Amino acid sequence: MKQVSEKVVSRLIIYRKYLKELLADGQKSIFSHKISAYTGASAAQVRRDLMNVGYNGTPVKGYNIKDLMTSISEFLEKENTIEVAIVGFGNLGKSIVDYCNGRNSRLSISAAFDTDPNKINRVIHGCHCYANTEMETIIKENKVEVAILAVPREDAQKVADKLVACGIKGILNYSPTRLQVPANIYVENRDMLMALEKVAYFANNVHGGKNK
Amino acid sequence: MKQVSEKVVSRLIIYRKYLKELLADGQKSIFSHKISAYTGASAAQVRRDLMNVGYNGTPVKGYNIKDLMTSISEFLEKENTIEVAIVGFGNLGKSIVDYCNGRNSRLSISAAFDTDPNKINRVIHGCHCYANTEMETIIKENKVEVAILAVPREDAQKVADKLVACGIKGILNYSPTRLQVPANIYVENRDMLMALEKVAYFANNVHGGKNK
DNA sequence: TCATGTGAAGACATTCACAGCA
DNA sequence: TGCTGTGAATGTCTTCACATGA
Repeated sequence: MKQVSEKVVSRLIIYRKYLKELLADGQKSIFSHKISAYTGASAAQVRRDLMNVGYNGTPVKGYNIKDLMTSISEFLEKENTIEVAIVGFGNLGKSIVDYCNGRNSRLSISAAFDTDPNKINRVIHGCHCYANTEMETIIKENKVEVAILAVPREDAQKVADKLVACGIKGILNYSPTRLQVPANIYVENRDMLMALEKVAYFANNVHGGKNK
Repeated sequence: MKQVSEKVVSRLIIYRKYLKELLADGQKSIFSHKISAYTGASAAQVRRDLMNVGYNGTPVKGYNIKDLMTSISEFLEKENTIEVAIVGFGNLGKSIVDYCNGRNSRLSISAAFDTDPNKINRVIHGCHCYANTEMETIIKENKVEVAILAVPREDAQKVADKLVACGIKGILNYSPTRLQVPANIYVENRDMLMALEKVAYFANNVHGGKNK
């Protein structure tokens, strides 16, 4: 499959979400400049990005929403469901599962891990919570490929090492630590304080309404 | 002040965090290639980014950690404390406040807003929760410049409109909606499902250990 | 006519490579 | 000696602009 940059993938995800809303709204087709207005990417950018997924629109009707959505989804997630686990089932962990589960039919957060005995073996938001000690068994049995890290800073690196050892290939890291992992593991960092610092900077140094 | 891109700002924030750890660790000085190894940016990139903040190192010692940290902070946050408010004080909102408050002396999340009577007028994690109806008063009185949005999708746009009307200049948006705001308002979107979708893609389409 | 798909140009970001310095 | 600071080169991303097609 064609090699695509992070930026393109991020935008495709945004487009898909918009298309989903349009579809729910009963619309049939859409033009690139409409997608542009909503997502902040330029119309030319939208068309270029869509070249990657190999779906063609027509000048008169633009893009068929349903077909385009299907094409983007096939491009992004292939055929099978991707299994996700979350480590750290506190306030943050729970809100992540609560929001994400059920919203993408090809992604399923089916296991949580925590050390708190009050959470272990309970099912919260459709997600079974296991003890951290069961991590290796559960991850391998369920072929979990992606993990979300929502543990305190001091535990993050240790847990990440363990996840990598279990064969995980991608980590969405909400812990405030930069993880040191092998180069073939994909890490997306979502430190909340850093995000806030960035917004604070641009709130005070206006930047001219850009997309990102 | 010099105009700087989002990427540079994001990296400066990462460097600063690393410097903070080094300082806590008792270190005095650091070389660009060390910062590089930790943060994932190349050494040349680190040096280029630091040109923006106007701090100079020396060939033999590298950068003085404390002075460099100060310079970066002055560059990022100017002199005064920036006031932040959070709207939506559920699981997610609480965990954001819990993690962020007290970790950057120039950023303070001092007000929360919610509609739940059980939360209103309580102080949680050092943050006073007000009714949504008090938003305008509180924001103007406290000169709040930045808001964090952690409300359900259906309320997000309405709340954002209100925040903009109150004079907010930047929004950190955890709600799963793309906000439509005037061009001079800076928005950073942190949709959690989209983040997960991105990780899932690159977990299956290896990308060669890149920074971002 | 009006939007798509896309070569080519342009803008932006990163890396190279080396002079200069302590 | 070995690092910084930085022009110049390279590489990547975005926009332009237009031929094409319904």
